Amino acid sequence: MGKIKQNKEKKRRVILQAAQDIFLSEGYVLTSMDKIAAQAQVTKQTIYRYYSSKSALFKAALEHIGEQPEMGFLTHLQEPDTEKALCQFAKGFIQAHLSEEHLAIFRLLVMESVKAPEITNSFYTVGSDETELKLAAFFTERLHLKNPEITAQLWTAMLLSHRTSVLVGRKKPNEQQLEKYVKEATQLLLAVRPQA
Amino acid sequence: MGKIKQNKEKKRRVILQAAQDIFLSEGYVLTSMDKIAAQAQVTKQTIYRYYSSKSALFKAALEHIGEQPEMGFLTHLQEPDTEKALCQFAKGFIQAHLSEEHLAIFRLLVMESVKAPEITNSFYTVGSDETELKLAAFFTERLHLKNPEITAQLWTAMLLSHRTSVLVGRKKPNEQQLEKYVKEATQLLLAVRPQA
DNA sequence: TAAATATCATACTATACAGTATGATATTAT
DNA sequence: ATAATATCATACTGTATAGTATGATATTTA
Repeated sequence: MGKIKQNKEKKRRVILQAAQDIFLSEGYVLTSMDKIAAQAQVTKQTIYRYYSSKSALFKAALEHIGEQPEMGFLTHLQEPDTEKALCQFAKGFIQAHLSEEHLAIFRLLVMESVKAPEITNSFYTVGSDETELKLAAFFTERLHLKNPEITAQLWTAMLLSHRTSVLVGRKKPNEQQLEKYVKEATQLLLAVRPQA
Repeated sequence: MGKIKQNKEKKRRVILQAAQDIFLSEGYVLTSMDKIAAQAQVTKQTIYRYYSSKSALFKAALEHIGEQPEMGFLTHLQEPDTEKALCQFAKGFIQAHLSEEHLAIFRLLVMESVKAPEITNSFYTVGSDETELKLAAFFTERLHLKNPEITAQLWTAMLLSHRTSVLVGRKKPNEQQLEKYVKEATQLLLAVRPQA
């Protein structure tokens, strides 16, 4: 009795994963149900047994994507040496946001947010807000800033510079460029702390 | 003799403008030649007399868009009071990048850069690079920074924070929020200058 | 005015795709 | 085993759209 449900669930996941893959690489409009069916190795009718329409499947896929945020860079904030912590965090943060997976997600969000801002906005908020919250706490603790929230926003904005460029077709920075950028950003941030 | 050419040119511009309008608001895929024809108040055949295909028209429209960069904010760098100059520049820069027109262009670039990065990249580079160049000069002159180019990059990145949020469906900041953000960003930047 | 050309209105072709229908074949439940 | 259900393969319907064709009507040129 549990088995049938398990299999059903499995098939649902297969379909969802296929949908996610193709939606991410092609965007909503260019993705056809036939493509998803082929990718999932399933018939179109099977898809429609689980999801009533293309847009329903899209919503489910978006939610599925939103459930796997990659935020390993947050652990770097544990590092006792503040400057080192910031540098490592920055590097991890940038690299995460330059991964093909993240870029695909972000592109999809941008593309679809015009037509359906309530979907796209809601889920992306999660990871982003949590990061800024943790950062604000870090700034309060380590740097004793008066406006930790805005500073967190400024800091993450700096670290998203390369993602923005890559989004419009530019090349990713190499290791050396990244290193230099991170160093400079960290110095700029640390210069603002009150005199010790 | 000049008249016919003038009229032809006029019609070409009408078509191009219509194409620009619709491509910007709908994106490439969702824009149909029929829509463009209707918007230009012209027959489809007339469009095809000037442009051989949808993608040719799209390229022309993109180039047309690229020719009208809005960079009035650069004039604020003339202001003698450095802090004031930075604040005014920042505000102008942010507002320009939050205008519906700019947002539409940027969205289109993000959407199409996957399939045609050489087009999207090349033209957007223009405005962006010029701004950072002027900023770097300003930083050298007024703040005597050692790495003015990277700092310019950091600074513009900070000022693009809201555009990024808006791109994924969040609301635009109000006047007050913007003011506060600009003030904080300016302070962060000025803190880094060498001791006078 | 007469010839040439640009544009119009309308309809057509070919293709792609969302969603449905049908009948056959597996798989599961009782 | 048998009934019920999930899936398959294939084909179909209806719609949207890029691009073409045709013949009529303006407009321009000479």
